[in-house]
Amino acid sequence: MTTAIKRCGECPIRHRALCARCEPPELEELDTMKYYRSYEAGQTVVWAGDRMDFMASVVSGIASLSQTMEDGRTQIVGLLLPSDFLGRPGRECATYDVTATTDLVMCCFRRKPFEAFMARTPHLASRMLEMTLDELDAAREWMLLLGRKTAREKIASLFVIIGRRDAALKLKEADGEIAFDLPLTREAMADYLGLTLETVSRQISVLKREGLIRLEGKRRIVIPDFQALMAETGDDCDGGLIG
Amino acid sequence: MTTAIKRCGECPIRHRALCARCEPPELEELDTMKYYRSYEAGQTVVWAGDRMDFMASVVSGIASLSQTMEDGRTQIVGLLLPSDFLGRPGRECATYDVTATTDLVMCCFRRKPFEAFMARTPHLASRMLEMTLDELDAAREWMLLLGRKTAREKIASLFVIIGRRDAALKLKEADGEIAFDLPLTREAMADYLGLTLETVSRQISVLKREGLIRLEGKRRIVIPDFQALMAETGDDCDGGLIG
DNA sequence: GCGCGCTATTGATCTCGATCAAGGTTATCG
DNA sequence: CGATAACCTTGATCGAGATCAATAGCGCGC
Repeated sequence: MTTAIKRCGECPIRHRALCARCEPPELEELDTMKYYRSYEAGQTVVWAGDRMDFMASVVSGIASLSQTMEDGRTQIVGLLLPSDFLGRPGRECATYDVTATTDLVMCCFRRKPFEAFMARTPHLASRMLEMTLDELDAAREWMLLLGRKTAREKIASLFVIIGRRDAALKLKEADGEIAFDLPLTREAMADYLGLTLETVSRQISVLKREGLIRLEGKRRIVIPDFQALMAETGDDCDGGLIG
Repeated sequence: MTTAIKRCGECPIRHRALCARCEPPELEELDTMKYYRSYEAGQTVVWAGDRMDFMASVVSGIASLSQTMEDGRTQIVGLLLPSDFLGRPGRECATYDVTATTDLVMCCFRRKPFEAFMARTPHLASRMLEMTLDELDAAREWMLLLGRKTAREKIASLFVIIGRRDAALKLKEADGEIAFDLPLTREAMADYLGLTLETVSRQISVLKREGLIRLEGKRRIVIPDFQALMAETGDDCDGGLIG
């Protein structure tokens, strides 16, 4: 049992999610197809349509999945945070542009062996299903944001989601002061929220002026009253904090 | 082999997708947990948060998944067409409001036995993963539409997607004339596209005036030149028609 | 220190889609 | 057939966010 944890400790945090339920002999097999890749902030991991001979799990940093129209309009359709998975079984080509938003380390698995391994490891297959369903829920939550929320609500929602994830990792109470470094430029935020970077900047200024957030430098966000910010997202928030 | 097809023929079209790869003895087991439910257009199948003791596959008709904010703003986050699946393994409560958009028949499976069956039927589990990944791709395509497309592009995209699916089912060539009955009211289209119903109506009128579509009655859409309409979606469309 | 490139802020103006409002069409049912 | 209700269309106006433009801060190499 400690064996399992120790092995997977090479891929910190929740990459463990991928293999925590596997037995040691299976883990050894996973190790044979595993290697690491690093990217600098701004580098492209793959372009949509490129052949992708690996699947990967994010170890540290953030990657974004995006789609761009011919005239340059782009929409970020997903962020990959540590422990998130990239690549789809049975598909050889990337569906989206994948870009390192911050410096990024990924734990990669060669496609063929990984797929074969998955086919005979039910734990892993069901874990993949679970992760995919979570991503689907996240995408649908984002559809509500993109289709129906105001610019102000979009910014508040983004900060609440990042702040919540951050607080969860640090096991902090959610009603104290929460602070985090924004891992996105104004432009990336705009592309994620379906806004322009000017609107993002303006709405951040508004929230700051109203005391709902503070800025420390350009990138660090402090949320003095998490509940108050949540009230600006337009979401029902009677439920639990981690949803 | 004919046995399999015959059995699953009870659930027409691609519900077969769910069990086509299963062996006859397994299919018999599936049958023991199977029953049908019908809903009239407009009826609610479940509300978000309700306990849901079944999973289901759409046999005929269309269901919509939607989220509504306190002030009434609504976003449809997915349509379930025949063969699509409703319900998530391991989750007892509905995440979204599910509404019958047209008259609807679903093939339901009691949750517990179905989950147990899935756990020991790798075919089914991997089929579920595949379907979920497809839904995720569809959701992400929709995120681009919601975040970055104009009203005109949104309408054109909707018609192209419905027309394409329809043409695929009928095995028709995609460059002839395509016609289909719109299964959605203007309001439902608006909620799906992140618009108001007035804007939907106006943009349909514009496309009609320009000869890109024709209306037969209020609900039947005829696309005389599919390629021309596709050019209005803003999408890259050099690739294959079915993507 | 200075210039350069990148990122962010702020202002002025415009535009697309929302909103408010008034009819029109179609189906159903007595 | 006429009444009612649901759905759709069209017009007038408004406003949130886009667009265009100028300026400001910041890090980095020389």
